Formats: sequence, structure tokens, C-alpha cells
Amino acid sequence: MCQSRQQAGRTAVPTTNNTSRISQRRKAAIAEGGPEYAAKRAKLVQTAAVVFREKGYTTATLNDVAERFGTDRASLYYYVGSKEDLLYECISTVLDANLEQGRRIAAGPGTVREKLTELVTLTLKSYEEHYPYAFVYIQEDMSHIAGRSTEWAEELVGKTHEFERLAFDLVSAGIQAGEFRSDLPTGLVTNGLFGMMNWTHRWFVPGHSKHDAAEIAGTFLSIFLDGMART
Amino acid sequence: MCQSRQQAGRTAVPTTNNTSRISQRRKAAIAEGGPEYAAKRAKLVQTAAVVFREKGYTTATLNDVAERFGTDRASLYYYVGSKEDLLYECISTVLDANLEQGRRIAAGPGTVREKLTELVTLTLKSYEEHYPYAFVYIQEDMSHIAGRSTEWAEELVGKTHEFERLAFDLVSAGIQAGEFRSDLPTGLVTNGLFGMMNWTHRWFVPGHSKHDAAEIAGTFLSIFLDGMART
DNA sequence: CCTACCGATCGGTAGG
DNA sequence: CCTACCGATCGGTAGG
Repeated sequence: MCQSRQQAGRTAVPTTNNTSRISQRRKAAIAEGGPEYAAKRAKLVQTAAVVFREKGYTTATLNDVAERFGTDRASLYYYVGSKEDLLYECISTVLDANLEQGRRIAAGPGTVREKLTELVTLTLKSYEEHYPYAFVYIQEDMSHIAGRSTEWAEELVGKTHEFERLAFDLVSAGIQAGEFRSDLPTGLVTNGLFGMMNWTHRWFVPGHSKHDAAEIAGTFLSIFLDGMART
Repeated sequence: MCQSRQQAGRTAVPTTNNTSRISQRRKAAIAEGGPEYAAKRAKLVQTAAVVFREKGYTTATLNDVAERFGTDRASLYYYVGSKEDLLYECISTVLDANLEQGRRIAAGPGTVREKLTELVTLTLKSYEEHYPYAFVYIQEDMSHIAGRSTEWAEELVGKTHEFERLAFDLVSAGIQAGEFRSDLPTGLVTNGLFGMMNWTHRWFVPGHSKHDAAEIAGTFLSIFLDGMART
């Protein structure tokens, strides 16, 4: 794709020029914490999520985002420092929410089956609630997006792994406790569960599909929990 | 990302200029059917598949492909008419193979469980065998890639739906025959199965992963078939 | 002086 | 098959 001259160069310096006048004004506006500014910034991120969902992150241009936002492309830089900033904002919101709830479920009371039921339901309801942010999160493979391991990409990949680990540990505990069958590799089982959940982004459009998140979660859980039951 | 002027325009005419000198020479070479030419063209498609897998189709440039192929970007047009041609070649090979085998399985003898076992095993072994073509097929969402409904995109989407329909009909037949439980929506069940299979592209690297296609297929089938069993 | 931008253009690269 | 380019557009920044 088209790269900025900073990326095109051989240096590994940050992509964004953080000393430009517009970036200084952006930082000042963020520091001030005006509620109007914050609201308009959040609205911009939402607009970006809609456009990224429609066209894909790399194919979508900042001009597409600006047009939908009803402003000029150059004006976006009053709110964000780069296109990647927009992607980060889209993803981190839903990811942080999922992770916090996931940790709470894992640490809470209940059997493995109950906790997995909560975790799967949370994931699909979060997808429904945080659409299209959640779509962008699943669609955009971080390892493909970030050419090199930037700090923010590593953070998002790390948090994704932590969430997956919550499920893996629950499956593992279920096998240990004798709730689940023990003849299948735990990693493959967990990957299969996430496959059912994450592939929804290709066919589930909240508000426009035949079934809602609760029904989808229920169906997947029926298959998974019965399929994993000790015979 | 950067779009060609044909796409940027409002017309629905083909992207490629098929009257250019290089395209006429390409057609002549294809018509002649020289084995050397065909072999080098196939090698180019394979190189493209490797690059598309690494960077993603839109992010990858023809210069990336040419560099890996050991030639100039402009020279690629002696073998293919456009970047989209390379994507089509990558995908149609694996898709046609899967569809042909899938039809044979569906039309053949056996119970629903036996046929689904064959279909899932075929899909994962095909992924393993046709990697990285198969990765590109799953990764690149056709509805995102083709801005408008081009002929080749429609063909690939149609064939994908036909393959999915084979599985849907098998699940449906299994419910009718009393082999499967009847309390879950057939569409969601089928989507869950394809989710398990297709999400492999995010974590399964043939030859570099802990488990092979047969083990993955066996694990998914154990969960799915036991989970779908009539209680 | 501030805010929220605009019109114009930068260096580079896209597919062809 | 390369050299030499095109019309268009990229993400990002300049001054006002």
C-alpha cells in the first residue's frame, strides 16, 4: 500500500511526526479534556469502525473516513495522530471490555461448564454490542496489519492471547475435574471453540441476521459442551 | 489503499486493458501452450500465494511478488493480466478441487456421519496440501476484495456457497434421519462447523504446527458428531 | 490569543 | 521481458 515517507525510509522511528503543529494542538486538546472534543473524537472512531468494516482496514482510506465523518481528511489529525491510531482505538475498546469481564468470570464461582457458558455468551454478546468495532477486531489479523512489532500491536496481541488463555485454562480444568473427556488435545479443542465464535464475523450481522447472539451462543455451547462431555 | 483509475471511476468496465501490447503477447503465449511458459506461470502464481499469505492481498504489492519471483514488476504482465488474476488463480485451484471431491462424497454411499467425516477430513487435508493457496482462499473475504460484483468474484462466491450447501444438506439429512439431535438451527450448526475448520488459518501452519490436518479433523469431528448425537 | 478547521501540497508508490 | 513513464491517489503536514 501507499506508505508515508517515514515508513518508506530505512529508519525505525515512529511513523507519526509528533512535533507537528497539528499534533501539538491535538495533545493540548486531549490534555484539556473537554467533553465536546472527547465526544467528537469518539464519534470519529465509530465512523472509522464502520468504514473499516465495509472496506477492510488497508483498503479503506482516511479520505473515506473523513467523507463519512463530514469533514476534511486533514482535519482528522486534530483528533488522531495516524490511521493506525484509529484502528487501535477501535480494537482496544472492545478487547479491554472483553478481557475485564473474562477475568471476572474465570475468577468467579461456578463449575467449568457454567464459566465456559458465561465466557462464550459474553464473547458473542460483546460482538453484538460492540459491532462494528468487534468485527474490525476479529477481521484484522494483527500479525498482518503491523508490518513490524509496534508497541500497540504487541499489546493487542498479548491481550488477545490472555483472553484465549482463559478459555484454554477452563477447558484444561474441566478435563482435570472429570467434567470433560480427556482424549482430545486441549489446544485443538480451544481453537475449535474460538473458531466457532470468531468465524461469526463472516455471516453474523447484528440486527440483520435470523438469530441473535444469545441463540448463536446457545447453539455453539450445546454442541461443544455435549461433545466434550465424559462418556 | 491506492486504487487503479478504473476502479476509482464510475464505470463498471473491466480493470485490465486487454489490448495493450504486453497483453497480446501474453495471450499468444497462452494460446501456444508451451510447457515452459505454463510452468513459469504456475511458479509465479505460487510465489504470489506466498506473498499474499505473508502480507495480505491488498497490502502486498506486485513489486513484492516480482521481487520474490526474481524479476521486474512490469514483467509479471507477460504471465497475468492483473493483480486480481493472481488472486483468482490462487483461489480457483483449491476451490475447484474441494468442490469436485465434496460433490463426490455427497453423492457417494455411507451414512451422514461417514460423509461428514469425509467432508471435514477433505477440507483440512486440502488446506494442508494446498497451503498457502488455501490460506489465501480463506483469509481473503471475497465480498471485501471485489469492490463490485465482478464475474470471477461471483463465480468463487457461488462455488463457496455450493460447498457450504453440501455440509448444510448433510446436517439436515442427519436430523431428518434421526442420526442428529433436532433442537438446534441447522444453519447455525453448519456455520459452527465451518467456523472450527476455517479459523484454522489463524493458527495452523502445515508442517510447523504441533498437530497435522488429520488430527485436527479428528478432534473437531469428535466434538461435533458427539455434540450433535441424539440423546 | 484561542478553537476548529481549510486549501494546497509534500515525498512516494499504486496498477498499468 | 525491461525502461521509462502515466493519471491518480496514498498518509501525513505545511501555513494561515
